[in-house]
Amino acid sequence: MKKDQRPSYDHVPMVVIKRLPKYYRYLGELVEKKLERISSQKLAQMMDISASQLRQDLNHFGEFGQQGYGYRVEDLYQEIGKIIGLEYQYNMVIVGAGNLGRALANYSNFCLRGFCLWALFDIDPELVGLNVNGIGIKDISELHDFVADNNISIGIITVPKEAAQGVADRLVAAGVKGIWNFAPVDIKVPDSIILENEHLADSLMVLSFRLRGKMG
Amino acid sequence: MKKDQRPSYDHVPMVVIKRLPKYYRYLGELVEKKLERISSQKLAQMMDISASQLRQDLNHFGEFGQQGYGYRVEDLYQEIGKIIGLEYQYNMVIVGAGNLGRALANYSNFCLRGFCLWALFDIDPELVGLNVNGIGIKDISELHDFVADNNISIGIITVPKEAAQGVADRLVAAGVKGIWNFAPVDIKVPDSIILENEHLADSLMVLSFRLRGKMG
DNA sequence: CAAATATTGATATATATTTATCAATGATTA
DNA sequence: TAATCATTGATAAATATATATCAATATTTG
Repeated sequence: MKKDQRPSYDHVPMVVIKRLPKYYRYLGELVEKKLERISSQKLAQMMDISASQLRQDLNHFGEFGQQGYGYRVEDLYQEIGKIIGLEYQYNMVIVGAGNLGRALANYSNFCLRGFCLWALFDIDPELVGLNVNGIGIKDISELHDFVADNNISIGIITVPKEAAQGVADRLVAAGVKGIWNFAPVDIKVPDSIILENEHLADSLMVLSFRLRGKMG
Repeated sequence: MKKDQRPSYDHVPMVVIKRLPKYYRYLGELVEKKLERISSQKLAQMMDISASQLRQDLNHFGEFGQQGYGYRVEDLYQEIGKIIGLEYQYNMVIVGAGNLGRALANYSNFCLRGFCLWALFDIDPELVGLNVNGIGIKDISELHDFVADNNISIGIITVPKEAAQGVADRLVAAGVKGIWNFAPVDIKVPDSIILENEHLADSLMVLSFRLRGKMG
């Protein structure tokens, strides 16, 4: 008998994937409001997208609605959570215990959602040994063993851009499966490693572009 | 005689706009390396996109290249900077002096690039009066007058999601032109206000989705 | 300085994404 | 329970985006 296997959802376009968290967010609010069901029409209106897009997006992953009735809010919320992969626990480390690294470490909500931070790393001896939100800052030399020994699957990079590629290489060598990069540079990783960039300065530039016409 | 007017670049698709910072970043590196010229072919290869896309993107804004020669690196860098709007000074405030707000305040590089932070605001009396990176934390009650009196064009929201919409309303009422929102919620603003969202949790979920197949 | 080469910007083609439509069908109503 | 209504999921059409091609032309070479 074939082992129960998770669907792979290959061929689902990335634009669709990027909308999943938004669906999850809105459904979460509806769950809190104890709403039992909702139509694609109404949900789409709330989210300021088209009902067609909403239904088509969901249909990439299965048939979750009932004709003439709509979607059961709680069920759909759970299903999307599973699709996103939120039933897993992801163990994480942050490399770079500067302001941003420490800010992320303090954002303890992540851990509640299955994204669990176990350590920060830094090269600065002044920082090593300190504690952020109950999480220790270790010397970068300990990175490899810590990642390997503690089943760390995500490495978060919050170092200056000059150091980012080196850190990425070390994280990959140590065995992380994914990298969340906040350094303002495009790092290179093997195809098998999942890379998500958070280029804050880029967003600010997009804001700048869009503001141009409105400036004094 | 018609006043020299900045082009509006309406009808340029948002996907193209979002790539501009990346072009700017790579060209900046080439400028530092004192490279004089580059072809779309080579630059595209460096950036891991197609040469066709690069040329087509640039042609939305003008003709910057020379046939048989390529693009002058320094010129193109400057031009893209202007297109993005980096010759303006944007005055900014942060509302929410928690970890993330303070981390952003500490990231003083922004100010060098024309994005100048003038104050943080918070509701917590414990924080009001403190100083972050030389920038004072003020009481939220002072927000309106400060924004209005100091030609603040960008408001950065780093408060919990429950407070985000209220803060956005106050920023808009006080006269900001754009909002950079880090709260994990979709806030509503008038059409005339430019809104950029930085939904960090959403990115982490996309990472989660893409990691699914690779987990234990 | 003429010929060969490189490279753009424009256009055409292909692909991807979004939106509109509607038959099928379960829910609701009388 | 039969008739009506609401809403999905699928398909088709429209739109947007990316890629390939190539004539035009500036640069480089011999």
